[in-house]
Amino acid sequence: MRVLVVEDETRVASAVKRGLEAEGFAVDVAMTGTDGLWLAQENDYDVIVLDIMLPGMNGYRICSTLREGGNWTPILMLTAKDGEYDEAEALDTGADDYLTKPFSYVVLVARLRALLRRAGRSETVMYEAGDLRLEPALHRVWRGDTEISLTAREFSVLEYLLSRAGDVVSKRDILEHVWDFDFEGDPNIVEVYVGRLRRRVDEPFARRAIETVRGAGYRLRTDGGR
Amino acid sequence: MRVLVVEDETRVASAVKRGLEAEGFAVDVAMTGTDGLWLAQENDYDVIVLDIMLPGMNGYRICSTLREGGNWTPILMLTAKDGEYDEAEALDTGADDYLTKPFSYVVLVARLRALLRRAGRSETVMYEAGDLRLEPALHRVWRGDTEISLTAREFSVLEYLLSRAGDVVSKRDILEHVWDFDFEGDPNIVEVYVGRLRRRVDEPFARRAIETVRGAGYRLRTDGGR
DNA sequence: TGCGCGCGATGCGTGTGCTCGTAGTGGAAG
DNA sequence: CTTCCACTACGAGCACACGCATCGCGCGCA
Repeated sequence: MRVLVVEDETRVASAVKRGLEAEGFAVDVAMTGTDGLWLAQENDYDVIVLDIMLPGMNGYRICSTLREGGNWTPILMLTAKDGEYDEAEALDTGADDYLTKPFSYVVLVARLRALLRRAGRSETVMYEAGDLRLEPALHRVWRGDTEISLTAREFSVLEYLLSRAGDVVSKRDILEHVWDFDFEGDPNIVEVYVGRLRRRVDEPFARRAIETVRGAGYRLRTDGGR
Repeated sequence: MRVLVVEDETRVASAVKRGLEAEGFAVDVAMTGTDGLWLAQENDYDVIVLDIMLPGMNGYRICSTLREGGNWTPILMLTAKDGEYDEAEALDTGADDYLTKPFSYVVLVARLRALLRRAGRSETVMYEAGDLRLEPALHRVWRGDTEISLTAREFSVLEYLLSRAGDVVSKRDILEHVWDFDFEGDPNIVEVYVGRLRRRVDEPFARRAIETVRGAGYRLRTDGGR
């Protein structure tokens, strides 16, 4: 699955690239509008993530240029909500979906999946670790046969941990992927949410799927904590 | 089922394309009148959606050209209600039905289904989830054996939820599919209508088919809420 | 045929419960 | 003993649900 990311903010671009690659996407990044257009025309991507504010050539022009050339690759446009540019205009120029900044990585992935699904290019995804099961599209989680209800944020954290099951995931990673890219609050919030998750998915079932790796982060056991 | 959409407003075109593809139609889009006529003549579509105001060649001329050439593919014409062009003229030139802009996606689909049904090219579609049943063509809804009467808007929302039964559907999705493409009111209206639907299809039967997924959207249970 | 009245559909404003994030303290590991 | 993590309590903000005003349409009557 090939993805082109056209984004000049290095921080966002690299976080997205790392994350998508970890999920098995092949990611190209363009830091300028002209580069982005060039890459999009020269290669056959499955989906394009396109920032609007770009040096060289803005996202609208890239988008409409591609469409005029008969290129109908699904495009997800990133819009700032400062009013200067808006979503309607994004769709007008031929984008398939939009996302307002700031956004978090997991939301981006969810939207990409939806786009790919609509384009008929992807199969339904499901995460599994032992008897712990999570379906992103359905927004549902099970331990064995019993369903667990989680809040949106709890769900996102668990989804990310599951997407990297077996790995040690640093708190910084979690923060960068689950929270908005411009979140600047207390990193302690990650610990709070891991705690809440344990209380919901581990304790009632006498398991310990989420392990603490002191000084490094957390690891979700691939056997679900048996 | 093949559909040709001739429409120059990218926003409308891509929204229609996405939606129809999600329902299993094969959709071609033409952005100019000349392209549209060309595609319509070269391919055998099951139905054609045709905007009137088009760059290159307007919808009337495309329509009458096709009819003169012996092409009787059902045509649904899109008219703006500014009075410059009108519906009578659309039908005169050989269109089978018309729709005034702005329109919402579900209305478009309903009309297309009606056209296909009249042309004898489509099987009756029916949505089912547990004992909840909806027939788009008849515009009727049942819970078990008792019929439920809904307003147009309520029906549209339920139809869309049923078309994606089991999935979490975001409020934004519902808004974009059920309301006019240019609706810019309070998104809160979605919550209002979900509430009304519950009062009509859930509460009287002590069911809960429509679940709230806080922070994500709504989900229609595939078992109808048993 | 034209005007007026009533009802139903639609969408907006407002209240409330829940979620989220912060701060602070207690505890365990190294 | 120090550092890092777990847990709790609480306040602010938001997502959601509910009642109400408005708009438009259809029916009835003149």
